[in-house]
Amino acid sequence: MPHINGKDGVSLAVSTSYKNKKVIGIGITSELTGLSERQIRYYEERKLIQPDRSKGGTRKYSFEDVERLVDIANKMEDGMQTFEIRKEEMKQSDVRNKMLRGQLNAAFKMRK
Amino acid sequence: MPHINGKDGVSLAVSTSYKNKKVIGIGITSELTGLSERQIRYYEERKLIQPDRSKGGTRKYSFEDVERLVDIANKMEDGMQTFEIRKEEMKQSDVRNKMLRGQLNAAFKMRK
DNA sequence: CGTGTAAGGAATTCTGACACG
DNA sequence: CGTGTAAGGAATTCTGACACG
Repeated sequence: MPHINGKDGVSLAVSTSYKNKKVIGIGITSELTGLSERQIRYYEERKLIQPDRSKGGTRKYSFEDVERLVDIANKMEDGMQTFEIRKEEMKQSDVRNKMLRGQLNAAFKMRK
Repeated sequence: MPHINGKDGVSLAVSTSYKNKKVIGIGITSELTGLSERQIRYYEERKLIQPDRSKGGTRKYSFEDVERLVDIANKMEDGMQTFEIRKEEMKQSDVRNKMLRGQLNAAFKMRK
């Protein structure tokens, strides 16, 4: 089970459904997103996505990754640059983590 | 959008979420199910599952297929033979279709 | 019947580079 | 900066067959 560890020592189990399983090859991912394999690999190089790797080294994406890629594609169309998208994505997950941590702290305090 | 067509002329849209998308290669499917690729291909030969094919001919499975394979694996362990499993699976989907058709008819009649 | 395996070939994917702009 | 492409190689998958039982 994957966990997010807060610096306060509190850990949070994250749901790992079909959506988050990295099982899709780059070919299918390309079909699903409409992006070329070249584009997908480049966005990885620019740290916008992080697929898993098989033992042999082939990339594996999740449906969540596919969604993120479509989102990235839209932002690219809007003239946004990869580093801007990266910042935005990181900001998003940062917000999400803070929200989760906040709720956790709140719940924890209530138990005392 | 995929549809099921009843002989009564009524058609039913089927939800096509992540679970039903055939996007997983046989290697990952093997890992997810614990079955060998040989076993998976054999169960296909015996009509227990029907993966999609890429243009090049490689098999693509859905998470639903993965679940079905695990189910098949359990039945095989119980000494069931492939033709028995096939019958059971067909009976299941038959029941499911009848239930759906029944509900559809009921809903349709209420509108008159 | 169900499954392992070696065999030869085709499809898929990988990396690093050159190109254009 | 973002993306296409040709290049050479490695990883993945395919089929038909032989084997065992």
